[in-house]
Amino acid sequence: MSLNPSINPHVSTDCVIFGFSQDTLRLLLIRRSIPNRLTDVNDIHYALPGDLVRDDEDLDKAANRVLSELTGLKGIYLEQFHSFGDPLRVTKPKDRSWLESVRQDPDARVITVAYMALIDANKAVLQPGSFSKEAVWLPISEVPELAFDHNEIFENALKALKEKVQIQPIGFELLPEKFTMSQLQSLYETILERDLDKRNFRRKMLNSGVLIPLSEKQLGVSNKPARFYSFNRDLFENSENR
Amino acid sequence: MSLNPSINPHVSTDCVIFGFSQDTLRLLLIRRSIPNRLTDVNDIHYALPGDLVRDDEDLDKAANRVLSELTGLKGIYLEQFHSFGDPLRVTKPKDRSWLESVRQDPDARVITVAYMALIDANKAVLQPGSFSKEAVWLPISEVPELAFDHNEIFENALKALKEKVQIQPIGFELLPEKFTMSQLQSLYETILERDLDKRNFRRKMLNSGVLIPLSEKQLGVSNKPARFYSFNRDLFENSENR
DNA sequence: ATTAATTAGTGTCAAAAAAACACTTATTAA
DNA sequence: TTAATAAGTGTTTTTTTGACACTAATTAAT
Repeated sequence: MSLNPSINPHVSTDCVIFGFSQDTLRLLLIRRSIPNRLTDVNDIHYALPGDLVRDDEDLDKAANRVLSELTGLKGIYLEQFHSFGDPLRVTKPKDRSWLESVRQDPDARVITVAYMALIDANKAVLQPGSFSKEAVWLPISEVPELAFDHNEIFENALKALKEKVQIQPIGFELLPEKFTMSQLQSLYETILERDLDKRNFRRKMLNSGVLIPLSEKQLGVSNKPARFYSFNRDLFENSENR
Repeated sequence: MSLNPSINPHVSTDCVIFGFSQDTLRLLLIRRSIPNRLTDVNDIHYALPGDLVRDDEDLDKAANRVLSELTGLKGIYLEQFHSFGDPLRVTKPKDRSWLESVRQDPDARVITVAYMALIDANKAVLQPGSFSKEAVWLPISEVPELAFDHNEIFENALKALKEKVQIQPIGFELLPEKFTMSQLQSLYETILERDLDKRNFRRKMLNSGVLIPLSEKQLGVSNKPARFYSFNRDLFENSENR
């Protein structure tokens, strides 16, 4: 069946990788340009980063591999959120050329285990990637038609993120080590798609104890410089399993 | 690889089926007795109900099939909660004889998509099942060592149930059509593993609007008869996607 | 040097939600 | 008639949430 015995042609993992930059929530996508025999013009395909799971790999490990190969980052927030297994999910004619260029067994039915990753978009150094393949950050409002069922997967991830952010302090994963309260609020407003009251937001965050106020402040801004905060990771990791 | 082309030997689904009877949260397990060549006594194995996914089946459909084949019930609460793919999850020696009796390709690495189901334990008519195989309800406090990584899957499901029940009104799925407030409270107390205040519980449930008070009351109890309620399913299904 | 522009930072009151708490009522069994 | 049992009911306190407007610190422009 598979030419490479160390790969399971039936199970893949796809990563919905969120980033936040220029006050915009963004999605990391793979762009491929694929020759189209009919039009003689390259087709542009977008897809979620993903790969087949190797035989010796845990699912989490496969997702981490996809992630670190693409971003050069390790140990970042990554969480499985749903598996997708519609028998027809990889059979759209549009995806045919992509599959042929990417899979040894393009006819295999493959179910995918989807992960959501949150990273500091500025920290990720996108790997040059192989021929005619590159990674791009797109604002979530401008996500184009994606390969396979990846639009559905993305929508699900966004929904999961919205719910999650209201329960657990995971917003920090999208920000740099040091951030201002306004950056944090702006991030939450973007994710939740609604305005939040500044004073109430600050109070809630401060009371939750997950913020460590730093003495450092913004420099070179033409207004009152904001205080930086960092995230109390220890506290969170302990209280997680309460 | 597979002798049966309509089965995907790499993907299975397992169902963590919860029921509630005699004031106890229970788990529906498959019990098999398997001849042991060494001891000449049958070994008893317990496992979560599950099966390989068929090639023409959606994951949800596969889980529903497992569920309805076992309980005779359709349209019951079923939700995917996690997939498990440790490469070694099906390689424990103890599971060998089970696998051999159950799988055409016992050596295949298989990842499993786990579902949580909530059913009225009294409504399920457990199917007689095939030779040396039967389904049993066990209190969750008495769940024995299970096949493969099924203990881990069960623990995860229990945790997910606990979280879910605090957010969405799903407790009803475990009760008969008509139930008393005390039954409902007792169910919640069992799941959450803590006592709840009777008055506060009633108020919250009533205010949430998901309960329809019936005029019918308990008969033949030697104390003040309790009112029956039913669950306002319509309301819930609409507010679900808000 | 003064002023304008900009964003940071701060406290109080009202409303809603959650938590604590004990007695009366309806039924059957003795 | 009494005892036993589980059902049913309100009020007060505490905590959490939501609404709301001004002062402070900095740079840029004049």
